[in-house]
Amino acid sequence: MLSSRQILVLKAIVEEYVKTNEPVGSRTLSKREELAFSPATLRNDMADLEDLGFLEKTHTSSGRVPSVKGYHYYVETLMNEKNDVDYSFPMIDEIFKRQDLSKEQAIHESMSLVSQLTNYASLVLGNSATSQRIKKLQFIGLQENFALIIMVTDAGHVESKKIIVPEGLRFSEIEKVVNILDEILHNCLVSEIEETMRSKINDEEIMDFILYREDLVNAIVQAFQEMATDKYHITGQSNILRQPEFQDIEKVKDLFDAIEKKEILKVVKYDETGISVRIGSENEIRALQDCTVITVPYSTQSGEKGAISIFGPTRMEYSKIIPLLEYISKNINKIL
Amino acid sequence: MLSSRQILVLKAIVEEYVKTNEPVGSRTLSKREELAFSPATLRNDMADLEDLGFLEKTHTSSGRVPSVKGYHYYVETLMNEKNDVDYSFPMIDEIFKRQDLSKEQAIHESMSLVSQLTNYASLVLGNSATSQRIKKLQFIGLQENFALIIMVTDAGHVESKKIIVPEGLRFSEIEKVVNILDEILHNCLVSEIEETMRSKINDEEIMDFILYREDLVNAIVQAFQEMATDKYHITGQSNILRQPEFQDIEKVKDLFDAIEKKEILKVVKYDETGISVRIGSENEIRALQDCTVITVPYSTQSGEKGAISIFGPTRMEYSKIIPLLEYISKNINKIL
DNA sequence: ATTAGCACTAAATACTTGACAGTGCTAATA
DNA sequence: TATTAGCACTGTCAAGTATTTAGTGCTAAT
Repeated sequence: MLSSRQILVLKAIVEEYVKTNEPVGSRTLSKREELAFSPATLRNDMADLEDLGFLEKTHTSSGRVPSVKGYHYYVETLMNEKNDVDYSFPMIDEIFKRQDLSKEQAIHESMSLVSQLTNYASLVLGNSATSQRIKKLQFIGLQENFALIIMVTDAGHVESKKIIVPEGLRFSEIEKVVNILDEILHNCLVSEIEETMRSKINDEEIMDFILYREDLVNAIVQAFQEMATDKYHITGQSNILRQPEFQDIEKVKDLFDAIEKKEILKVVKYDETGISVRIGSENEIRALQDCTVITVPYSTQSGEKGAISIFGPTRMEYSKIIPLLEYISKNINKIL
Repeated sequence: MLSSRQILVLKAIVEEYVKTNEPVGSRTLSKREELAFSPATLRNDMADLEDLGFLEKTHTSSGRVPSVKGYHYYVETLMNEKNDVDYSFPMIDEIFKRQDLSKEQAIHESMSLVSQLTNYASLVLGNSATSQRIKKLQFIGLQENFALIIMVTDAGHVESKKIIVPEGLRFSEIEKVVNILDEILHNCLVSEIEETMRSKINDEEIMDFILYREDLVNAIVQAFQEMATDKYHITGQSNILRQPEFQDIEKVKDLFDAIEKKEILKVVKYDETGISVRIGSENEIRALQDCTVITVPYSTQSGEKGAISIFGPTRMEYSKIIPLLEYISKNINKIL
């Protein structure tokens, strides 16, 4: 459907535009080796590509800029992953080799590196405990009326909940409840806590007590829920201000607002099939209408699942960032 | 030293400038009730105030703007705390009354509210465990070679450290070390852990073991250190972009960089004597040269100490924000 | 002590102009 | 038939020039 020269033109325009952030004109193109035709010829191809929806103009007499469709075509079929990112792989290896970093820290560090190298913002989503199992539930009395419940999963995730012990209730009583819960919930999937509690509690006496102390049990359940919510971390927020497309305070404000209000999490939903590239208007939230979000899922040997994402302008160095993310994801899958 | 009219002039200029963000001219001033003099008269006072360092000009023929000295004089002796913030006190009360919020969450929520009301960024510093005492140290074995050490303080702060158990070492051995440490460190101030360890470990056998397993002990000590580092939280970062003085991307980038790199913590050092107002060049870091940072310390009944801060342009609504912060701090001191 | 009046100033705004980098189209060419 | 040269046309940008505006300081009058 596209002539081989048209393909070359599209590829060249994406690459040129990504590099310079200037609409690409026919004269510029004809200077490239692989496009040694006259500007007039290339203009014809460009007009065709525009008709087909791969290119856009910023105004009547400007050069061309890739459209969303154009970028997608580039990412999916034209792009040859540049080997000029190879040099950064050892830096990533280095991070994953460090013994003083926890897994989370290592992922975080490597994404921070990517953010520095590319000036895009990065997000690490993960550490969700839903697929982990309860290992231990423990009660610790502190002062007078003040105690702590600690929960530990098999993957080493720790969550704690401070509670104020209601008047007229002794520590030992609460401890008893916690111990019972500990027994009932041992090895239970975090995501299945509520069901398990409902089905396993047959003993009437306990049931009575738990119902009686509903507030207490609720506090514990709340802590479980916190455990199950996705933890995430953003790096390089300020790097993105280096991008020429983020010189407009309004845009920046919208983006940072979305980050602060956690709206940003809506667009990093991922399935496990692999990399997802969402360009411009494909992103649900308004603040990201001019952004591309690339998300790559990962899973660790211990069974934790998560994703790493990059946020940048649609004019993104796809051929650089995609291999980088995939390399990191692969590295995560390997550790521990 | 200042005539009573000069004082009125200074006060009016600060208030007018804070409101409009425009240099204030003599004509504008003379429209105010309390300054029913001719512009020429006021010009003389303004010139005097400039000579004394309370005012500045942006260019030869512009109106006047308060200097750092001028703002300070205003904050310390001129300002009458407006009662137009009273209306927001009940909103704060409301937050502190909510049962579903932990203390940290309540502080956070209330500062978030302040940030929304004022469009400045806010920071909550606190929860530092240095002044807390070790309540419990516990070892939990997870899988094969993978274990967890949990530390709890008397104030209910929990810190955990995952460790990989070195080849050839049994869980029980590590557990023994942790139990010994638990005994030694019980009730020990977090800030004094290292000394205590040094002085209390006389038993040669234990000492040998600890030296032998230096890496393990180091891991634990590292976790203690993490415990002692100040925890902080920033809200309303993006609100600050509404301020006209933050329309310059370079400035924004510098500020957000400082936040991301945690440099910002340098300027919220506080003593316990009370409110601190640092204006413009008084702030150590470059990114805050045009900002005012107001910090108010707090302490809770359970003995935790921290501070709440507000970041905004030097042109800040001092008379609004200061009572707000003091009110919140007072509220924190009351709870639990 | 206060004020009116006036010459002066820097900044902001609007307008004009010319250069520039591109386009699409038509006619000539290999 | 595919390519190219040539040309009229278009939107953007930067520089230069007036014009307006909101303020000042100073002097002389009240």
